Amino acid sequence: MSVTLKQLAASLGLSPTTVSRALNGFPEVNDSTRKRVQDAAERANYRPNTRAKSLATGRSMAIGHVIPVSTSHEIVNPVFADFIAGAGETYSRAGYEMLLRVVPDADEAQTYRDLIARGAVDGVMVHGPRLKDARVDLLAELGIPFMIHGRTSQVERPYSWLDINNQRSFRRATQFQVDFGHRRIALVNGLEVLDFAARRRRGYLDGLEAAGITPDPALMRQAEMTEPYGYRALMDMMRLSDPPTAFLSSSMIVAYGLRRGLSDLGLKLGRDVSVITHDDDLSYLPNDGDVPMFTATKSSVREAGRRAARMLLRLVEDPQCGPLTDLMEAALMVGASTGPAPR
Amino acid sequence: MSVTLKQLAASLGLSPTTVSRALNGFPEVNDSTRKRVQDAAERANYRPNTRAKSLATGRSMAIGHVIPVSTSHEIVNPVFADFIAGAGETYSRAGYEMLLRVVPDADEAQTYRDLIARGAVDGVMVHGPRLKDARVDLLAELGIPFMIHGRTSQVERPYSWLDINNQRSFRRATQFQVDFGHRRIALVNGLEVLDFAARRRRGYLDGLEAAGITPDPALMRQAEMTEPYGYRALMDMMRLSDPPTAFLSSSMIVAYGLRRGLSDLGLKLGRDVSVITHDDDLSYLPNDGDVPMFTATKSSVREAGRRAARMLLRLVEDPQCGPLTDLMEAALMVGASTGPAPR
DNA sequence: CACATCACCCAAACCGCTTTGGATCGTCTC
DNA sequence: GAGACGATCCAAAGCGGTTTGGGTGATGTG
Repeated sequence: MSVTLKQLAASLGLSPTTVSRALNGFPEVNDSTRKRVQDAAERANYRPNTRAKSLATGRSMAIGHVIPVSTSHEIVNPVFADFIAGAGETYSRAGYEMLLRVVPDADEAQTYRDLIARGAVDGVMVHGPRLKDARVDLLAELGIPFMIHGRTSQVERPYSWLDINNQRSFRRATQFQVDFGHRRIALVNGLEVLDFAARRRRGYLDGLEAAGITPDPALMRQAEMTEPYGYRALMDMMRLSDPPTAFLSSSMIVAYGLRRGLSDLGLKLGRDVSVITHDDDLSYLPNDGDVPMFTATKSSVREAGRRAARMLLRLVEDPQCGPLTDLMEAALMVGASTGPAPR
Repeated sequence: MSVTLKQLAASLGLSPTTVSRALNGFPEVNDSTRKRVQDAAERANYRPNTRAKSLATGRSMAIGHVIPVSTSHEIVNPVFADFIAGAGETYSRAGYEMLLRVVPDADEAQTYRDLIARGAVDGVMVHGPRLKDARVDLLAELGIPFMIHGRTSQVERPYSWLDINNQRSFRRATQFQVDFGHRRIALVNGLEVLDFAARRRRGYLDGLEAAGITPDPALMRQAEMTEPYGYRALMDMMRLSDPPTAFLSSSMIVAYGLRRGLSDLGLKLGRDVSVITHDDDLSYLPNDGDVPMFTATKSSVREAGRRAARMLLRLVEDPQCGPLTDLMEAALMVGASTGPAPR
């Protein structure tokens, strides 16, 4: 089917050695020969066989992403798609392949072992880290370069990561609400076993504390971030004897739910209730325009994917270049969903 | 780092040949020897090197997915994620690797060529087919097994595909609205260069025709399926002198936009305006419960991914098994968003 | 007891590429 | 004009598996 180096070499009356060197830019080959080889390769649409090449070089030129799916609740985090799109762009440009494995979460550790023992990848990206994530120790012991998208607070061993400053941005969002005179501020969070959600909670609590507000458990929720969850949270909390006047939401989709609840109650977003949401800048959930619908802590997860991939590739090419870290700040973008507390 | 077959063989005082056959279940090896080999392999966490194995066997045991991203509008279709999750499960279980390439859409054809010339994949999955999709001819000529998620109406050459019956389900949805007495029915569609959207439009027109209703261009829209698009479409159309009383929407996210518009206008979903949306059953956009929020043509894109992957693997294992096709019907699930036309 | 038959194991070739360690030949240096 | 040298090219040995084509010794057959 495809042309091989040997065939190409034979058709040129050259040895495979020379053809290989000609194509890989080695100096010890005559310029005119190189030209001849390149032209022939072009014409024959020759590409070195990936498997043969990586077997010979010992580098697989592939990065592994393991996506765990829990058998119970089959939720696939929507940010995966954009992060992966960003990372994928970077890999393609750098000549790396992206290898995806979708496995039941119970098999995750075994999957990393397998991937590495088979020599299928040169590095791996870790998604959705928990508060105390066992994957860091596992991968460190397996001795493969890896990057974490996010962090894992309760692990002391150093590791490479890229994260957004969740704590800071949620503290700022809280303060923003406080500055508007709000005292009853609710947090509608993601699952707090996940590190990002735990940090957001900390930021929220920091903000309250700085304002001298005692946190109220009735105003804090955590769950998987769906629209109905946002709706339910809002409806439940507004029914409290002392309902919140402001909300922090962990995702656009949850914020949609909040908005629906408000509208069902005949309340106006930004006037009766002030909402700030985190916005991952997913392309199909745009929150922009002259005045964005939602005031948001905004950070492109796609861009995060691009950056994390670049860092991982650096790590792969020079494992010594030490733990690499990047803390991205989320912008606080003012939209139409926030306003002063009613008095 | 990892153990090799040779090392394993040496440690057992056997030849690589025997170890290979023992592990691959060939008959000409003594049962006790096989046991011994299996135990040793287990203990050493031996896995055959993917690249070496596929070089020797000539099969890469990988499936390629190419995700084109247009440089202009960076939208990543949210159904990709769930489809890929479904397909990925199937691949993992079958011992196949999933290889993802995210490339600028201009490079797409070249990417397929590259993937195949390098022998990187045994088959490819094609996403987001257009009305007349050049990829079918390309892949057929390259001689690699492939499956299309969707169809491409204006291509006559036979090919393998899995699709949902978009035309039928949108005709049914239209009739459902008609049966409720609606005559002004709007279509808020995805981009109609994409085959699925074109078919939905046809189904919609079929439904209108069957009811003797003349289609009104003012009630048909197409665009990328975002929430603001749904909102805009609703607001614009309700401002018409003869506004629609019913809507068909191509995605849950668009339907969210419709709902928001209605609520801004003080209209009630299901009473003042009747909405049916397509629902891909994405895990983070649940539309279920005792009475789902939206009446919907429902079909799990995750399940579609699983099935399409199974079909593709069959095709890879036996390329002669002819074009495989699967037309899934979408269920019409009644929810709270539909009701009789106001009189 | 000679010979065919198994059961079991191994040496070596091969998959397609890279890379090491020469070989060859023209040119330079003194 | 001989030895050194640089410019080019090549044969062959891997990389880590699979697979072909034997070998060897024990068993069965007449």
